[in-house]
Amino acid sequence: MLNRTQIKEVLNTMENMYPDAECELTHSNSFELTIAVLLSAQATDALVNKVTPSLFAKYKSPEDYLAVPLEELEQDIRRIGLFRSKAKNIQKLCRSLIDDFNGEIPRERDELVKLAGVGRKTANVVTSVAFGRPAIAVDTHVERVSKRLGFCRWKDSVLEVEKALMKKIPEAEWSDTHHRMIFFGRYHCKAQKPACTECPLLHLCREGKKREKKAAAQ
DNA sequence: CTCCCGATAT
DNA sequence: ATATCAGGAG
Repeated sequence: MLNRTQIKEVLNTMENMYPDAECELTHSNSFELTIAVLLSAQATDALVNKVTPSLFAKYKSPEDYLAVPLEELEQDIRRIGLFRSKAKNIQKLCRSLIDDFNGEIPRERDELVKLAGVGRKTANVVTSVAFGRPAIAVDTHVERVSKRLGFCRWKDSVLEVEKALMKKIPEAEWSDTHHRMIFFGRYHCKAQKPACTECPLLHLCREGKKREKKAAAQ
């Protein structure tokens, strides 16, 4: 596990690598962001961003999503995958926005997770990106990077990973660090082919060292 | 735990 | 061919 000094170095290095890391899902308000994050489950941001321009042009309000048959919405998001459950969740989400939240995306995480298709991770993205409040959304990249570098234990659940990060990172840096970890995971510490040989954190990375030994043995 | 699921990279 | 992608619901 990383000690305090190593954690500071990791945060500094990631800041140097990705000083302007931010949400890459195209959106222009909290409603669009929530829909985009819901759609992004098990799909790449790049693919979601190909679909949302026409989607957001057609559907501008919760009422718009409820005005079409479910099958039509399914076809409009089909390319993203998991389209049947996502379409159903979007309509359920819009229904409860109108019925329970005055048509607005709620700001509290406890309220956000009541929305269909919105779990803790999506709620954290919305609170952080749309409402500018400190949060660490643990997605596949944040989980992988945290475990490879040693912010947490390998067997930790995503909730345990989030708690470990919140404990070890100053609250004022949660949102920036969270986005930098995503960029680091997405573009450098990739799932299939991580760039360990050119990684500035290799000397303190337990997974990187493991991979080095393995490569040397070949 | 399984299921949902198409697009893309390897 | 297989792994992975800003997960969540049942």
